[in-house]
Amino acid sequence: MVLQKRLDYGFNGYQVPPIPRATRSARRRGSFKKKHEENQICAFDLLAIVAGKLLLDKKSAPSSSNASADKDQCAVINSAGKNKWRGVEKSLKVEACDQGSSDKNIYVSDPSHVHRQGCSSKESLVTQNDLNLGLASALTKPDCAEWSNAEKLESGQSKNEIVTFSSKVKGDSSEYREFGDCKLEAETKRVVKDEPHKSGMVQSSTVANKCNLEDPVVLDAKPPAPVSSDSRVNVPVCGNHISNSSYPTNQDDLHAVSRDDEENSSGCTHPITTKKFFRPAPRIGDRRIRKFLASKCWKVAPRLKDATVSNADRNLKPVFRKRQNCYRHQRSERIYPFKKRKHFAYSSPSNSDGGMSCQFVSDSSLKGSNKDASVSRSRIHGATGASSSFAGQRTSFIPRDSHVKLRIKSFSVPEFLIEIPESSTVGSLKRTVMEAVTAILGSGLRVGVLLQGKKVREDNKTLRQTGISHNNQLDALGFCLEPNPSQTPPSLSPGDSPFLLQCDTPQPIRRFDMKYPPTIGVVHQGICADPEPHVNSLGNYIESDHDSAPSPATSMDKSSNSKALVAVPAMNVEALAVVPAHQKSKRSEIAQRRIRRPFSVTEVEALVHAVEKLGTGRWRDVKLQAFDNAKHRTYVDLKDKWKTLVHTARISPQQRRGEPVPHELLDRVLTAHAYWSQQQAKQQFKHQQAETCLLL
DNA sequence: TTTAGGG
DNA sequence: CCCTAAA
Repeated sequence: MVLQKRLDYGFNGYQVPPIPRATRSARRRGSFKKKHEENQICAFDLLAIVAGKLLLDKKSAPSSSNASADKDQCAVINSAGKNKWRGVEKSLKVEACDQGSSDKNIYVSDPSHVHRQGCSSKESLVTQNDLNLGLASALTKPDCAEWSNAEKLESGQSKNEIVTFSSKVKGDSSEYREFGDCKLEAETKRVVKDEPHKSGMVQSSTVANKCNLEDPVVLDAKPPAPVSSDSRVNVPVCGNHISNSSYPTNQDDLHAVSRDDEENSSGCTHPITTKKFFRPAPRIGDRRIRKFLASKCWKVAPRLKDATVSNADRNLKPVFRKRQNCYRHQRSERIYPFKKRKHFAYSSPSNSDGGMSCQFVSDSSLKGSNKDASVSRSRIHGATGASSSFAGQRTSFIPRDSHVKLRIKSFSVPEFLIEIPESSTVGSLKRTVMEAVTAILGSGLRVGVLLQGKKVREDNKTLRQTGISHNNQLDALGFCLEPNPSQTPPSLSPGDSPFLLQCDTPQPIRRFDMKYPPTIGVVHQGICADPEPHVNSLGNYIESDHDSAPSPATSMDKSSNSKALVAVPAMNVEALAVVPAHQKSKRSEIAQRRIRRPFSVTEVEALVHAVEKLGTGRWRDVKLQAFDNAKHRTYVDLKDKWKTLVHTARISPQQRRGEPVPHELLDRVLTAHAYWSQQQAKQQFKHQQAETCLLL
């Protein structure tokens, strides 16, 4: 009842990191939502349950979400009472802090912490659409351990879940990291509704800290230990906005507490030094950043965008699935449409002024480690006017409006420093770095232009005047990113060289510093803006942009010279190899789903033709023959497409979607499919016969 | 790496 | 399109 009501009110502001798989599933089949509604409760619900009976009152809920919310607006969703957890009474609160425009996070905290959250009001606030409710763990690690150990024996029903939980904790499934602080496994809504107030209900679902993997969130209402009393915990992994890199994180504090817990808990201790621990840990932060980047609105109120756009994501069920490798490295053929680099990819300044800012306000990025490759050189490639290749080696004649085509393969972010306590988790480190990088990219950077190693300071000179349009400068042109003091992000200290990002919290309670003195670890490395070495992404991107479906006439009949179909043939990728900017280790965990590219009729025709000729079991050949130029079509894609084609051909035209495929083609699909299926059967039959013959 | 098939 | 077992 209560839960239902809460759901009605929405909580569409909470930031449940979408599970990638679920995201895809949701996109793919509309049934997901239904399923979600029927069977799943959202992560926040779970937290709410953990926190006890939430008092949600429609009257006190804001009528609508308004961006003009009070800056200090803060909502505390109070739990009505104590929550029994493993026999220990724990007062929990789910707290939503709406700071108006910046950070909106929800914390599950001990009641004694509520007042230290900087909240001025305690009105219930539940339907802020853009309220970010970061998931904080409701249970302490010991809780998990205890529960896991004890319940395993007691409750046969939850045994499976516990086992699941345990395996997940011990395993290295990326989902755990994805969720950062909080592992949630939702139970069905029905169960929740049945016994909404029963404290034990939580135990049928799974809420767990990710043990040691990320920031442990401590929620401990036990007799406050000397250290835990001030361990106000707010690790809003998901809620904070990257644009605000000064987000307070109390990692050191957190960890100090959790270390205490660790020593007592046996169940889910994870040696921090475990290798697994350092595995790439994709996080919601990254995802958000990616989304952020994709939006191309780095500074344009991303929060609102998130709030509106990603609603669907928020509705995803926070259930972990078996999905171990979702961030495994991708095939090279994949393209990454939402990559940062894309934003840099096509800098094609005309010969007008100010194509690029060349104000070198600070050299500091260069005086540091030279090898940080803060200068990523690019080459002028392409030449003058209509000529698309390097033909313009001559400099004598330059058409009037000749354009300089630039391909900047990568940028390196200037050196910056990060100060972070030793006790911080790797996850927090990543987050910090990510925030720093994002902040830098967002506002603190300028682009510098180097010509033959010299900085081009004259912004007003045309490229031609500078000599950039001449092709004898192929190797000479370089770009670099450098700090832009005029727009230094708040969290960056421009005084230091060149960036110093401190991880201290504005309102730190540093009581643990004595116990766990935060050794300052200075991360000092050239960090690439784009952690993923998509050496080929640009090429693919270009090609894909111009990639037209191979027409059957050419791709099939003239397949010998099918390269001619490539629309942008002159891109000499090799010549463009510029900066070996990416350290190998930087192989990123960021994986992006490929963009959807519906097959055109032309492509379908090519596919059908090829399959007619080659059969259904030789997708590689099909690919080579008919789609060799379409880098974005893998043989798996073709196989899949054939699968769907067969399906499409079998269903009624009314049920088909997308660009209609001519009946004629579909008939051919069916025919070919039948034929090759038969062939396959024959083959198998022959094989079997041969075998039996051999046996006899 | 490819194929085959489930999701 | 994704994921992956199996070849």
